[in-house]
Amino acid sequence: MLRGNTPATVDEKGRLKIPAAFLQELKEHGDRFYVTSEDGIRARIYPMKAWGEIEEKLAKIPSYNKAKEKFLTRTNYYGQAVEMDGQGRILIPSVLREAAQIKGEVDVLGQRTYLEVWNHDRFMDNMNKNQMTDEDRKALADAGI
Amino acid sequence: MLRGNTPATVDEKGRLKIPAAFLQELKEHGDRFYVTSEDGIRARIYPMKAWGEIEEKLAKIPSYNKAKEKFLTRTNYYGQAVEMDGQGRILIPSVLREAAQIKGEVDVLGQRTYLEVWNHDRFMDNMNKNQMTDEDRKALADAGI
DNA sequence: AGAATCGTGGCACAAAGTGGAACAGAGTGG
DNA sequence: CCACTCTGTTCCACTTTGTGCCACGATTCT
Repeated sequence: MLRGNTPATVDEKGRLKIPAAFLQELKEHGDRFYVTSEDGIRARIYPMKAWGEIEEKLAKIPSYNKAKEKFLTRTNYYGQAVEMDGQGRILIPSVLREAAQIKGEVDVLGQRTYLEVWNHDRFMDNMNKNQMTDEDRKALADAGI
Repeated sequence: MLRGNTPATVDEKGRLKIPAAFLQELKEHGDRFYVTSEDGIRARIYPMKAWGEIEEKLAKIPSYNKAKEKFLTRTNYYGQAVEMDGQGRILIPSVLREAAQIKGEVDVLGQRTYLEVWNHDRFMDNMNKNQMTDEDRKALADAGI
């Protein structure tokens, strides 16, 4: 289970070093990944196997389904299969690098089965724009958290 | 059951020695922890098992729920899985160390199933700003306290 | 007072992260 | 078809951060 955050930097060549905290668990599923995004705002790094499961689920949805079509259009546009290099780095495809501003300071977040990569400033903006309200706190408390 | 407060210090490397008062009970749940925060003001140290229970509760809430999303964004951002070392110390992740000012003098409070860590000065400020009101006293009295 | 426990700090080693340089390959234009 | 450029890749070296270990000092209990 991937969780938590590790700040990292992406160099000029667009390479991202997979933080050690995630590395071991990721490598259990091989060193091939599918790097993509459904919105171009942040990047997602799926172990090939995890992406395969998504594809299977998609296969069960009728192909004329609009949501499916849009999802596939986007993930296809931003996506690329990549391999980790000997030093545990991954090259973020340039289309996605550009769209999601994956350069310089980034945050790498564990999301159960895949990693999410954000431009650090963009992530902070996003978080600050969505402040927790008392209402939110109440909702969580009601759920026993 | 964890309760009470123990002042402690965090060394330059960001390591917090778990006060002996809490150590024994914590170790019953293993030596893996999830250190995070939902606001970046204070840190929380959950035994991995206790955090797992929170994740289970979250799993029952629909994923489009705003409160859940905000909670997860924050706990993920500040969070990191850590292990206790042989001397009973825990490394506070640098993101959180920075945000919650976990360095130098801190207070470690037992909160039933997890520990809460505050920068000492911040804790005092916070307490002074939140004086007990008659209303509070009444609410407690109504609960039979 | 002596022994034991706990907390604190320092030091040295190990691991992780970062950046640069050189090389390879694909694509582009003459 | 060849040369040039650009992008990605491999490799190496340096810096930073984290970890393990040990010792000292304080406190408490006997």
